[in-house]
Amino acid sequence: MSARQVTLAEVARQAGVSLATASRVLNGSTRQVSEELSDRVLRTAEQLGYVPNASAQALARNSSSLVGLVVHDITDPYFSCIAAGVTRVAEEAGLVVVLGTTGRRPEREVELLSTLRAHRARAVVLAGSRTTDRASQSRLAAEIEAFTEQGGRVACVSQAKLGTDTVVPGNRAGGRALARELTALGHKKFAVLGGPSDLVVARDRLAGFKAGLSDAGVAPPTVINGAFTRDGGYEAALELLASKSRATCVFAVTDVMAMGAMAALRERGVRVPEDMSIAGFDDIPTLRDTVPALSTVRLPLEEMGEIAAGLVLDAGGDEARTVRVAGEVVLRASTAHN
Amino acid sequence: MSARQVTLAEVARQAGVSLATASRVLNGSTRQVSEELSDRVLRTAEQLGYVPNASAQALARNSSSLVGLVVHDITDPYFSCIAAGVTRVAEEAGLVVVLGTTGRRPEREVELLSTLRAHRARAVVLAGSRTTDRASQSRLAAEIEAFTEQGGRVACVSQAKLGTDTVVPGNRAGGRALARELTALGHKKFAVLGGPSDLVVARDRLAGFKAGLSDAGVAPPTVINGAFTRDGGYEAALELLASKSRATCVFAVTDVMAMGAMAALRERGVRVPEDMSIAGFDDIPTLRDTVPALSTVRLPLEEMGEIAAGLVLDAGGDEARTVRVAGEVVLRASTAHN
DNA sequence: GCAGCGCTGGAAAGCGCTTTCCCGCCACGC
DNA sequence: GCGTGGCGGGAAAGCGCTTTCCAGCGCTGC
Repeated sequence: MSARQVTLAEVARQAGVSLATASRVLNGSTRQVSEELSDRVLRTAEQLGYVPNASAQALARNSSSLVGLVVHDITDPYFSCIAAGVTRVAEEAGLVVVLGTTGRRPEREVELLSTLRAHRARAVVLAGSRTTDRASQSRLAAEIEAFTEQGGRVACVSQAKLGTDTVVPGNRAGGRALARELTALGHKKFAVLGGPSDLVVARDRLAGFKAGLSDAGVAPPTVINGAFTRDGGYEAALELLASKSRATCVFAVTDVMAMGAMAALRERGVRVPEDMSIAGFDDIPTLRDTVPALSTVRLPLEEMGEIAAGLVLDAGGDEARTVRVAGEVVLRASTAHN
Repeated sequence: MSARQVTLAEVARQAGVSLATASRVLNGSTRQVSEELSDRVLRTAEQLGYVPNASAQALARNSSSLVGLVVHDITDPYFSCIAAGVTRVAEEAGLVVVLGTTGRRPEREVELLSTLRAHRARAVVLAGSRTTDRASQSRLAAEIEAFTEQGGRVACVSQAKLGTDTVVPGNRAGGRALARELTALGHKKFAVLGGPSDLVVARDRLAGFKAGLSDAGVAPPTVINGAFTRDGGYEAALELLASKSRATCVFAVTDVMAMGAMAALRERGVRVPEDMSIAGFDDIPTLRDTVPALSTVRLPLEEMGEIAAGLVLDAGGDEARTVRVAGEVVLRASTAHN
């Protein structure tokens, strides 16, 4: 194995042209090359199975074709949808996506960004949700600064305040709209399964939801915090049941948590929606197949990934751009009149 | 923006040592460096925020820290679970994962492999299932050959015959075991929602299932082919219903297809499992939350990803290794006695 | 008829690292 | 006292590309 690698020099030699000419032919520089030489180079390259060494190109050009994508957990449908959008756009642009997963550890996010900087990634999409923890926020900000100083672009999904391009879903507005629709169904007593209290996304959705309840003159909800995962939702729902709350409707701040909550309710013999209505947020694709179908606030997840990738790939000015995407309330079978 | 990048030379100069020494300190070569110089270099590097240029390193060392991961569709839980396993192992090894999605197009797989070769990726995990199409098979084989010749390693998940390391799930055995268990429930008439007829995974599972039925002396199933997706399962199930088949039990060759099929049954008022039993294959995590819970053949998906990454990362001999992982039949609420 | 220009091709200087090779230094053993 | 060997340090030669700069050549315009 390990036949000598085919280099540009090899191609040039066999085609009987200089290195410069071969390079010009094979990468579409601005300079013209006569058709004869061009043909010869192309043919030899083809024949030798030449593939340019991306590292060498990156080094010589001082820019790579890598785009970073940082998520908490790729098995979470929320992230995998965004990932699908990002990869689609990146691949269309001839770029290569580097996937990093943080496992929800903020310091891992910083590490990944640093690795991406080492690789001189052209851009990064940060899809993980931010916390309000000052220390990790500032480390992240510093790393982002270093990354952009070095010429890379950064976009965040769902969390601004970092001076980067951002795609912000209408978390607050979505929560509020959902609350209105649910109160319109006649519910008077609500519970919210919130994520960790320091997660910005969770806070925003909760805040919006509270505002919506208040709009409708309904008492504030019982709030139970739990992990931002399916199991977190499950635990939180159990806790809710144990608390003897009189809520007739539960809002889980993400669909994934709502799925866990439904499982808990089911196990405890609480019927949805007869005994308890429940709604989530995001509209992940798997929702199509739950029974009863889950009411939620729909976010165009793949599109959000595409937008983020789009932002980060076209140069843009120095201004940090913000694209807002609205959530749309979708009431399904899991919420009923009270 | 764009402050001059910090290079090794810069660090060396400020620390008052040679390039060679700085390099030796900052990358753990075999050579020793006195503690004094070493400290000085480390400190300056830290202070300047030095991050090595990965492209330059890759070029100089002639090997990169990239690991490729090729899947059909990252939003499919089957793939995202495998991806989670692969990324975990790769990140632990200090490597970086490049994610490529094919959208189920074989030629895209070849393109991606070629790109990965250009980046001198150290290894690639091919998770997409193979087809039996000779032409695309041989193009893929050629590309794999080129990749390995160049020093990279390749592992496939779930499909051998390419001369690479492979993780093979017990598709046939799993199908067979499932058939036995289902016949034991008293079913006599079966239908199978198979994937595209040229997909090896689908064929194996089907073949195993047929063998199992035959073991039990039960007539061969009605087979309906459809796309290897949720919607494919949905369509296939509709077709099955339209066909007036007398089957009392359906086996969908993947869970994702089974989910689609259940949706179709639900819409048509066919109760599961009272009117029709249904089983899938894979045991994707979302199954936990379907109602009724889906019977299936469990595959340790994340672990398969980990194993594949493990194979591809430790050198190993020239022998193509094969790791078999067994499927375990899990009967849940979606299958009942007949 | 000749300066000047536009155009194509090649030589060569990097890009930021790693690593080989060499040099000087300090035990150490005879 | 001097050859040996080991060891820490630096100079420099690449790694495979891109790109600048220069040379040559055929034209145009006066």
